[in-house]
Amino acid sequence: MKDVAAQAGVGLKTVSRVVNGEPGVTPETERRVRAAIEALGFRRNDSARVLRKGRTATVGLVLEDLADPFYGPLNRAVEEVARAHGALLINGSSAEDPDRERELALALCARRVDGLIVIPAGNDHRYLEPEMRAGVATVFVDRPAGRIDADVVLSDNFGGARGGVAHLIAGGHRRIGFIGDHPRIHTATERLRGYRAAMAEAGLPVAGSWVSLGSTEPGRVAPAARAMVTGPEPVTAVFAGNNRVTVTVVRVLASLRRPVALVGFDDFELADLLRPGVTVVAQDPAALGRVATDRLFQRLAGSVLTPTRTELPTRLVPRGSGELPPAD
Amino acid sequence: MKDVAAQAGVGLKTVSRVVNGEPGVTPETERRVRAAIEALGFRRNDSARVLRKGRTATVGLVLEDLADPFYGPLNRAVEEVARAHGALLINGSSAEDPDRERELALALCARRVDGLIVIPAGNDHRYLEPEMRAGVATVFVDRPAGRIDADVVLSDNFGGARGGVAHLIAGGHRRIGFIGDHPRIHTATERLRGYRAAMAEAGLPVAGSWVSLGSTEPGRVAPAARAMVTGPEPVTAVFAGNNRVTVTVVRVLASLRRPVALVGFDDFELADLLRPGVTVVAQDPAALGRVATDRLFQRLAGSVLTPTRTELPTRLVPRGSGELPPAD
DNA sequence: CTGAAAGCGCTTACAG
DNA sequence: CTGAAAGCGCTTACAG
Repeated sequence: MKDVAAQAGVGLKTVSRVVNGEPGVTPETERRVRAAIEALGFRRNDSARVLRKGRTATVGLVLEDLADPFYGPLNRAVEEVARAHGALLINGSSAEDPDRERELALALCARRVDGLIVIPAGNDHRYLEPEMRAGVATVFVDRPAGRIDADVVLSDNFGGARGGVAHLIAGGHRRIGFIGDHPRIHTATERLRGYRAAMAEAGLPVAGSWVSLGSTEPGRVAPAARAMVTGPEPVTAVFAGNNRVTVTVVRVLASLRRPVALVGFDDFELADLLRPGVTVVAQDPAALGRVATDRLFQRLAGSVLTPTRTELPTRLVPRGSGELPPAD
Repeated sequence: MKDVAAQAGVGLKTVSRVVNGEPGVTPETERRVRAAIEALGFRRNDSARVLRKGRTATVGLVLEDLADPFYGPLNRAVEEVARAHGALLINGSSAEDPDRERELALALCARRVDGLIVIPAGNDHRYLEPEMRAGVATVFVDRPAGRIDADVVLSDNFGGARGGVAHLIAGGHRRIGFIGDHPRIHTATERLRGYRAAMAEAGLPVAGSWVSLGSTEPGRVAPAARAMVTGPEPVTAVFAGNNRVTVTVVRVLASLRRPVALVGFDDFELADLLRPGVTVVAQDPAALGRVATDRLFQRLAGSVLTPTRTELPTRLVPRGSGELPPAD
């Protein structure tokens, strides 16, 4: 910028004015400055600008896995809202590791993102308190923050699961299994609670062998599903706690002679093309991202004061697998 | 930092030493500095650091759509390589719009990313020449750069398509259709070229009605597919130019009475669960991202000088749909 | 309409 | 082992 000023024979401030489109520059002066910019290939350094201005026009997003299709629409929605506010997006994967989540979130804060959106991997977010006090707007999505009071945007995990299981019960099922994620994950326990509520409301018992929580790796889910449908008290229907579980369960059920009903939490591409189509409790991941980022910018604008909790509805999408009658 | 120095009764440089773990500080001095950091809630401002050091430890990634499952693994692979080099990732979607690609890429350069990975939407990247001259390491992925000489990492689109079509021909098909993306997209024309090469090598004619290029919207692809399988010279097999086309074609073929064979470019989740399983020419999107980012850091390390073109192999995955015999 | 000075929060190069 | 000064490339607040 100094070079441009010298070449154009003007002061630094005048170059700054031209670059930022501020008023108060003669057309002739502006022309000279622009010519110098062109000749020298000048490109404004936003890092310096940021240092002086305070705000970075950047939003940080910590999610579980950039490669997970479930988070794609959420990621894109955050980007779009940020873009509408002139902000760029820095994101990264926690890989479901609380330490990595922390490391990444703090690295983003050190870059002075204006706001931070976190899909928590850990259960203790007190490490973010100093950052939040220092003015980093922070919103948690998909799972609530641990041990701090903060904005959070969730799906109705409890209600969605309860509705999905009630749908199976209404179809005549009395022995229904639940296969879900690790119990340390909030969504997993909420959905399990929904399952238990629906069973209890129908006066149905839940055998211990009908509930299986743990890793969503096919290597764990497949045997669990097989045991449930072939054990001494075989279930006639399975409720799958999330999309990865659902996919594995579909594979297991496809290999059975006897039809077993299935409802899965989370929608996924091609669910309607399978035979039977897979009935799901659908969330709206794009809406999660959109609502969370809107909240973030409201906070940055100073219009939100106390932390709020927003719960987005889910939607039951019947496609066939959840409407299969009990095999017995 | 000034406040910390004052509180600890030391100089600025000593605080800097402690914060950066540099040697040459008495344990006692370090203790005092750390106590002051704790008390004041000091957090180093990386923007200032960046301004002084020159490098930002940031990689920019411009892709088509953060929500597209095809780019998820690529995105994650770029992140992992960047992370291994201590760099963060800023990314964004071009939405297949050349102007938006340009705007985003230049915004990333203004933030002084050390390197830029671009999945091109446009065909003219001369706008990046000043940036590249100024030292921004740039690598193009999936499609080559337009009108500039730059590193590029591609899949073997031509060879993959040729192999997929040859597979159909080997299965006895003689009338094969091709449904692909817009002809302005490099991958689309390369794959079409592969299709034509395979047909020519087998001495097979290609009727004009067997080739359809354009938007990958279901609203365009579905009628095109229907016309191809029901026209006066109906095809007995379809080669789908990418994953989005494949999915729509699967839907169309599922509604037919007569079986039509299908091979699709790009693998996708659950392709093996459909009936029949969908035979695909698989790329390795994670490898594209990994190789490109490795190249980027080689360039930053100064060990790459001339632009290189890397082509990654594809893999034919037979699952049933590509092995259906001709219906007639 | 224009510009000189100070400062954003760090690091570099140097001196003690 | 420690620190004062200069500077990274901008913008702010002010004066002319």
